[in-house]
Amino acid sequence: MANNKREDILKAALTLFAERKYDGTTVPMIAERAQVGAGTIYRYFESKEVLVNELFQECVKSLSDRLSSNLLNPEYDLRHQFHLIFRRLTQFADERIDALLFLDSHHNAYYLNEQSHRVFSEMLELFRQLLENGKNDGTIGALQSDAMIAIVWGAFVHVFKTIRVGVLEQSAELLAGVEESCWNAIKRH
Amino acid sequence: MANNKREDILKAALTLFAERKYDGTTVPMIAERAQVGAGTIYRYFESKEVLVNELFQECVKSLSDRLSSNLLNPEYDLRHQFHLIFRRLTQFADERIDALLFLDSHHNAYYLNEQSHRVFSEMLELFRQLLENGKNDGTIGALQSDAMIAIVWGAFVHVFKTIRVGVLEQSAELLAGVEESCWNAIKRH
Amino acid sequence: MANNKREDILKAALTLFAERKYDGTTVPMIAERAQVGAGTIYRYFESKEVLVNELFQECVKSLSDRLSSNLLNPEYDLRHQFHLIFRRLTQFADERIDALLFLDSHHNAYYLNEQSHRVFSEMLELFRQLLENGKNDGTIGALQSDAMIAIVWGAFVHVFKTIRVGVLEQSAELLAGVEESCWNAIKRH
Amino acid sequence: MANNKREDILKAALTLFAERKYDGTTVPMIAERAQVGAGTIYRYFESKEVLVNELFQECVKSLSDRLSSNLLNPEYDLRHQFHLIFRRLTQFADERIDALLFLDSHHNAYYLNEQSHRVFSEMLELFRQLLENGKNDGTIGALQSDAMIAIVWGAFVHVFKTIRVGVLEQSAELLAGVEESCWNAIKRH
DNA sequence: GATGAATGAGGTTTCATTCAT
DNA sequence: GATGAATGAAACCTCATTCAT
Repeated sequence: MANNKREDILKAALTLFAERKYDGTTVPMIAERAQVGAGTIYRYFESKEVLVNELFQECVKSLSDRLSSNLLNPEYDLRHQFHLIFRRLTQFADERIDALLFLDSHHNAYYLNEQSHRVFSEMLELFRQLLENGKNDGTIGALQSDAMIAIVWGAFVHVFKTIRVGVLEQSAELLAGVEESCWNAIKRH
Repeated sequence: MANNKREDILKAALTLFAERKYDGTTVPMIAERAQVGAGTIYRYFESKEVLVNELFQECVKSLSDRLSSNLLNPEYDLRHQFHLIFRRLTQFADERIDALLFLDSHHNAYYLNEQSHRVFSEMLELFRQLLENGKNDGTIGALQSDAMIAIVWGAFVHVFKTIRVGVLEQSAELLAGVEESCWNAIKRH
Repeated sequence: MANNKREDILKAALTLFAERKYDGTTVPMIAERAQVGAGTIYRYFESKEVLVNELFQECVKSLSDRLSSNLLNPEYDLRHQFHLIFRRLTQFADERIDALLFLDSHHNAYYLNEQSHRVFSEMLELFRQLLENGKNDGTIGALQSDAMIAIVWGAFVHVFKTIRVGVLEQSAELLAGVEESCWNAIKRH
Repeated sequence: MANNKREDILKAALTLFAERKYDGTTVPMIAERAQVGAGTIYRYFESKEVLVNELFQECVKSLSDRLSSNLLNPEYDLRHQFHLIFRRLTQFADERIDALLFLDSHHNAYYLNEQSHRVFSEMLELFRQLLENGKNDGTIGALQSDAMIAIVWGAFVHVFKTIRVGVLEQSAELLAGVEESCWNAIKRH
């Protein structure tokens, strides 16, 4: 736990960015929620913009690490691999919903630097690899992988946004249904 | 030409909100893009918050009007009705991509008032009705309609976000594939 | 009735200046109360500052005219002359309370020009003359006339301010008592 | 030296409010005179309106504290008590002329809240008590106490306004004369 | 290292004034 | 003549950032 304050700040910022976006979050808001002085934030991050980028990259890494462990074990068939990846995504959404929502807001985010955009695309490589394999063995449909990724990611995140506002209620059954839907969206028919 | 300035302001605001979100957009930015004085904005809208809500509701209405004309013609089968609705969504995305992205940002938007949230849910009734009909005649799967709506909307919008940043290239073929995917996500298997 | 609009504007401005002072009154407020367009005000007055000065001088003239008619008739004794002047002041306060309050706010009013200050002092000459006469014939005390004027004017206006906020209720008896008090303040004992 | 900046701001605001009234005084003006950044004012006062009310109440307290110490010592006769109160008012006017003028501007001041109006009336209780005592022992005339207070306060403040613009010159003799005049205005004849 | 008071640039909003109709 | 839409300077206020403690 190298540095406690730094973690507190990142955690506070993440919650706020997920709820109010970058520009709707002020540095004093972050400081208050992190229970540190406003000046302290600047001992750990050069600026608000540096903070948001480090946080973004940390979130990408967090998701990436979860997804990439033992993922593409060739012993499993594609559907099962999809199930595993979906379960990991779900766990991530459960444990780090703010991180998921924050990651999803990256499109067109003028405050993210090139590195942030790059690590995000790199993370998607995992999905792409899975899909490519599936196309090779005839399990996955013919649509471009990037479109499929957009479909599954967009659907998945939007389901969790809808849960968050209370319109959907989370349950194992719901998530199983969503997984099946997403699989149907990409599998070869 | 009714009220030119008001339209100019709304159009400028829409572009900026879609690109930079509410808090990342300043009133002078809107004024400059609309080619009006900053003060002029306040002749048409009481405040920035009133502006964003009127704009949001106008965008909902715009999409709503497109979707609801002749939609549920019972002569057509469900797949065809889905095709028609998807085509209208696509046209809307083509002609008013900013409106689509702005509409999508409404979750947890603290600056939207109750009416804005309500008109948005009302618009979704259309989708819900279609899905209910499909469940009755056995065409659509068993997943809750709200989840299906989240899946299709989330997928659709995310595809257009991906097109926007240049990762996907829009084509009739792509959109046909996305439509098929979305249909597969919700149809009964 | 030379110019109706001009009068409407002056009347509206007077009420507002009396209630909210110069800087608390906006030109649109004046326009609304006068039932004219904001631009119309500028056909009659070069600027808000010119307006306030013309209005001030008009109010001074209005009070001046009332006070100076037949005032210092040497047939009357000083007490009676004081009574007459007091009655005229009272009538002015009754009919033009806003004008009285506006006139009273002139001290330190940075927006009044030299002419405005001058016509006000000239109006006070009347009082001064009365007091000088009284000192000569032994009716009035020895205090400097300017101090006596300040005492009587300050007392008189403050009584009407107190009536206005509802702490005192106006009545013939009250005013007779105030007149007597003021006379006692300046007469020779 | 407790809180220097807060005092500096209040002092600067008082001078400006006395000279230019509430709406004629801008926050940057206060900041410049107080030699602080404009933003600093908002660390001490929520808004300009809160500032003016805190300042007003502080001025009332300041005058109240001076007046109420040992005031109604029953050993002294009424005239002497009046003398003492008048001397304290004079000292207040000498040392805190801005506070006196600012206090006097409270009538109809839409920016003052109920508490501000209340503490001001409470301060006047002192005067009222003195006058009631005088009426009981036959020293003071029959006019309503509120009217007498208006007369003396109005006269007193207007004399100091007149001194301030240079028309009267302050001297012990002048003030003795004004005191005598004010006493004559209220005493039983 | 940590703080939060202080700042001023820049945010939202108002308003005296202009000018096309 | 009269209007009120339009403007931009300047109002009130916020906030990213600095720095003395």
